[in-house]
Amino acid sequence: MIQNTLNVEQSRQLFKALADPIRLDVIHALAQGERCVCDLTGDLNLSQSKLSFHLKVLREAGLLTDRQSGRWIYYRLQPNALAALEAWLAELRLHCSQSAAPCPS
Amino acid sequence: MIQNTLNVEQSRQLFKALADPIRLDVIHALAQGERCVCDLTGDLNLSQSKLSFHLKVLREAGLLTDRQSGRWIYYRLQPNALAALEAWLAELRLHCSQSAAPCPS
DNA sequence: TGCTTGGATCAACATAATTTGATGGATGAT
DNA sequence: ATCATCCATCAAATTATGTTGATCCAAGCA
Repeated sequence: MIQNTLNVEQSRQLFKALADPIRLDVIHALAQGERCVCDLTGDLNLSQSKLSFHLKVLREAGLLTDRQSGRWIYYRLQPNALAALEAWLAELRLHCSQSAAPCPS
Repeated sequence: MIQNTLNVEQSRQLFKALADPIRLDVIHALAQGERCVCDLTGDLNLSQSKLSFHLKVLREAGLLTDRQSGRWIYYRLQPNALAALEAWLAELRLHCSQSAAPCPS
């Protein structure tokens, strides 16, 4: 997530990534700051492969970044991705309250 | 969407509703203002039942409201829902940059 | 080198979401 | 009262996602 404006496919991937209860748990955990995978499995009580699957979805959407240090891998939220989604949503509000013309037009 | 703060399930439903390309097309169309269903089918080139299904998902998530006038039903975006999601995302950014303690803790 | 541990990945299975075509209810015109 | 139009809903078929347990790889320790 270099730039700050999303194309349709990017925003769809972000929304899809956020549309799962386990992934929202992960997001909430990471909202407190960076965490190691081994800690997340414990905190969220998830099997290793299950957590790994969901981390991958979030990472590939651009919501998380990871860094390796020794044997451990640390994940953190990518604030840019969140800000980009916020901006995307904000744009929708600008003109949406316009009423439609009566229909047999 | 009366209040402006979302619980986990509400935000998940909103994200799920936004995680589909057809529904994003609908959202984009409605970002210009209110529209009748009969116009949307034409604009988006969708079958009637398909559009109806997706409108229902968006409506039940709280993203759209509808009003009836004669035989026609008009849909519009619900700016409150968008604003609530923006707020939800903004909160996540506050503390997420905290680094983790090295792991063999 | 051999062993252990953290984590990714794979294939098989289970579950959930979407598409399609048909049907039905409500509104208004003839 | 009959008919046509707008739209919602339903059941069946298809497609997409998530889960599970096994396996693999890389990093460090003995």
